[in-house]
Amino acid sequence: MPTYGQFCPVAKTSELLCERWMPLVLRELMCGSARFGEIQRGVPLISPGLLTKRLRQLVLAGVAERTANGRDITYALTPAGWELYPIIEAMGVWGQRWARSRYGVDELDPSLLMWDMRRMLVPAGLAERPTVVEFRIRGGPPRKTRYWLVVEENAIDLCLVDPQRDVDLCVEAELRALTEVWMGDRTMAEAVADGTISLLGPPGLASRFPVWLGCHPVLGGVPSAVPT
Amino acid sequence: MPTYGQFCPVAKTSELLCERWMPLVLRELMCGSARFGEIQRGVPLISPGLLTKRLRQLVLAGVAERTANGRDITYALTPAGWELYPIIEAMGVWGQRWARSRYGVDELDPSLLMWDMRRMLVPAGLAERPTVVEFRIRGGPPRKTRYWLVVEENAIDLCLVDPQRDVDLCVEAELRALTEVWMGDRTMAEAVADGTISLLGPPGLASRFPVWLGCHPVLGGVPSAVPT
DNA sequence: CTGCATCCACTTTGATACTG
DNA sequence: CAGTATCAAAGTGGATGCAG
Repeated sequence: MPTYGQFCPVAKTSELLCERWMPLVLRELMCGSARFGEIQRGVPLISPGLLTKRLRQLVLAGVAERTANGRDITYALTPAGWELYPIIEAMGVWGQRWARSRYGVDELDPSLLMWDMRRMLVPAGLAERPTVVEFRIRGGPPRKTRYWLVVEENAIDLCLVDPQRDVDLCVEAELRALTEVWMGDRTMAEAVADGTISLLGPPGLASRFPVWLGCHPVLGGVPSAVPT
Repeated sequence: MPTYGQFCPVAKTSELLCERWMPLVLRELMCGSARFGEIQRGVPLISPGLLTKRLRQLVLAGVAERTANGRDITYALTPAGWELYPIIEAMGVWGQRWARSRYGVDELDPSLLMWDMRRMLVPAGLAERPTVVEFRIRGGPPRKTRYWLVVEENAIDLCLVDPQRDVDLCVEAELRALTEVWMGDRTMAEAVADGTISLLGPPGLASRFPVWLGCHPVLGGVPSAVPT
């Protein structure tokens, strides 16, 4: 690991934080991922070897802890790690205000989006009774058009294949529109109004859906500073 | 420049901010450096070519502006650039709390320290009449033992050679002690008490000196979280 | 001296395949 | 699932050169 050779605390923090992928790995840990595979799902383009290395660096820096229960290995932030939250949050805010000028086509990824949304639904405590929400996504890769969120009392699952259960609500959406709603760039109502998203199901469920969905965890509805 | 291929704003900000040296270049711009050479003095280990590249990236990202008046080229942050301040500040705070466990010998650099302090004295509006403060630094590299701050009404100069003027105050200090006081790890009074720093000059001037000196700009006296 | 551009050795990263 | 191994590609550091 390279250093900056300066006593400045900004340099010290940079040595840890400003290596490639590091903020995204931390974002995953802060958003509740604990396992290697969970982190990898949130940062799909990182190579396994590099993720291993980054996690080791975090442990070495006293920012994360690795716990092995048999073959069940989990990672968790230490207090020092949680104090990095303001930095990651500030990075999210800045990106939201200044860098969201049209997501490139390559960056619109249905799997990542669904995994992101699944994560947010957990704290939201979605349903009293089991609920199945189907997503049909247009305008994305042909292999990634259908997802199911199966919400039960204590668990929530993202399925990539039909779980063969009754669907309570079906969300038909353009990938771009769903991403923009998730990122807080547009409201669900706008997207429904112009037809880029449709909510098919009982009116009660459909109207509560946007509330469930919430939006991206580290962004508290941060407004954009650039005209859209 | 590599990207992360994610629509997450944290990823977007990382693409800009989490390249090597970038936070330090931004720190320099935020602390008032405007010229290539000034930035380089604050980040002495970056190579000129890489600094050029980083500055171009900042301009391209709309975070800095390059202004050429004849051969006088200056850089300044745009509004988008200034909004990165909370991130850099939070990085400084975290480093101050968690990463200052003993500066390595290699990181104690008298020139960098003096350049840092000179920068801080400008906003402090040091003196009514011209004042010369001499620094004699022990425990550092043999070539970097003497510095002079020449403070005049509108200008403040850091001299590496004797300016041949009457010295109003002489600061004799261990490099480590002066660095620690500057970083807010210790108070000047403590260092004076244990003899690692001596202030030689008229009592009035000597007593006002710690106030002039202030401490590191992005650190508002942030306390350490690790026992020293 | 400032503000770069270029070249080359070295390190880090990416992509893929493989293991307990 | 949680990594390890491998090798090509890309990024970085450092020296040098050069024009104004």
